[in-house]
Amino acid sequence: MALQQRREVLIDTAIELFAEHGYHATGIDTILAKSGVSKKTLYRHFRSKDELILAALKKYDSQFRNSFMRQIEERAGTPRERLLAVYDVAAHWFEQSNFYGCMYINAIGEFSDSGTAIRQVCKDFKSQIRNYIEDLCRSMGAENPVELAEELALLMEGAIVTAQVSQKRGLAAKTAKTAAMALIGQAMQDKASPRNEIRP
Amino acid sequence: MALQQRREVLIDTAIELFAEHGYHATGIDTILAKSGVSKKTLYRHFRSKDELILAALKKYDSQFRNSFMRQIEERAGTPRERLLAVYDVAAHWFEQSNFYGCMYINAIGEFSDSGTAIRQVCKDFKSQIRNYIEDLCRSMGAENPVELAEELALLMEGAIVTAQVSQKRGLAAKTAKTAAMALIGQAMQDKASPRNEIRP
DNA sequence: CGATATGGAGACAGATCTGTCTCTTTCAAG
DNA sequence: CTTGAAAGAGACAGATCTGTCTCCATATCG
Repeated sequence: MALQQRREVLIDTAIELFAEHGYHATGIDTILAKSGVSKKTLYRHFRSKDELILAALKKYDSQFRNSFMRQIEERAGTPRERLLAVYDVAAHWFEQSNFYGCMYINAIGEFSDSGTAIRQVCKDFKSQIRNYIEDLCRSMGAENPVELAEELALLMEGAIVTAQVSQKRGLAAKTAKTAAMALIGQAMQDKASPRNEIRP
Repeated sequence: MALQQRREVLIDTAIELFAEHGYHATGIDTILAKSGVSKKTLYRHFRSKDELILAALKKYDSQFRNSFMRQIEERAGTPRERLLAVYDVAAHWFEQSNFYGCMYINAIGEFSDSGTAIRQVCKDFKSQIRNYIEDLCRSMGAENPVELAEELALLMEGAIVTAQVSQKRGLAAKTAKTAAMALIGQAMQDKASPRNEIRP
């Protein structure tokens, strides 16, 4: 196995274990046993456990966003449809057997020192998701895309947390979607007729 | 100091430390040092650390709910006003210097084994909050109080998480309130005139 | 085949954590 | 004042965790 491959195996295993059991509760040895990589190799790639956590969060960041956005774009074409598809994709996510809530929300709960690199990655992740939603709101032509995006993102976060704590995971996503439809409908009320376009 | 007093001091200190640093990251010794209680006394009252965690979550449950509901009822009278006051009280909560997100959301992130007593307490807490909102929705005369409550609770959870991860804590509560106003407005549209009452 | 580097297995050190136990102090009741 | 229970202080055991280091197998390249 090549050098870079082991690194990826380590990170992937770390992602799984951190997601399921948390960051402090997951020991280095557990990650090593599951990944089949030796301790020596781990410390060749990462200076410390915190750096492994950071690497795991960073890899999962792009991994998750790519997958999430691709699924949305496969399901729906127009911005408005895509904004609603967000919650369908979320529903699918919640049903996964290895769904343990959002890695970043969980990380924030364990690392309270603000200014830490770990917290920064979490902030960036949430920011990127919100930006994606904001772009969709803008493309849709919402009156106030920033505020609408903030509201829709709030619903998303709420759905994740609620799906995680309760067993009725489908309901959380469905409720979020219903609420989102109402909010989108209201934000687009003024633009009901597509004729009101801005003239040059 | 009386026997029961020490128990409360222990639990209160545990609540503070668990909230700030998390459950696995907070050691028994840290709690003892901060509370000034000896290890012997701790283990006289609690069989294990997990039982202390449980006791902390249970005490905080009633403590938080009492304070939260009292603040809402001080601020507003009618059910509709109270539903909106929820987010004002939340905004105030988020501004506290010792705000580290929701203890229960954070606990769920660290204890993934479903069926655990700890998870059950978290579920119960969220359920009680949702029920309170649902009662307000029903008193207000919402068309579908269960669904509206679910939506408003989702906004609340989203606001908590967003306030925790981002620095703009005030914004999260404000956004949730704006969205809540829209959703409540929509749920009450049919009942705009109070004459449409059901006849016997 | 032989030399070299890579990495697995795991011993080890040092820190930390939970939970028990002993010794001593304090404090309150009679 | 005496006596006994409660509780502080902390040593201790045993487990576990991070991070380092040694030893050995293996694989790759000339």
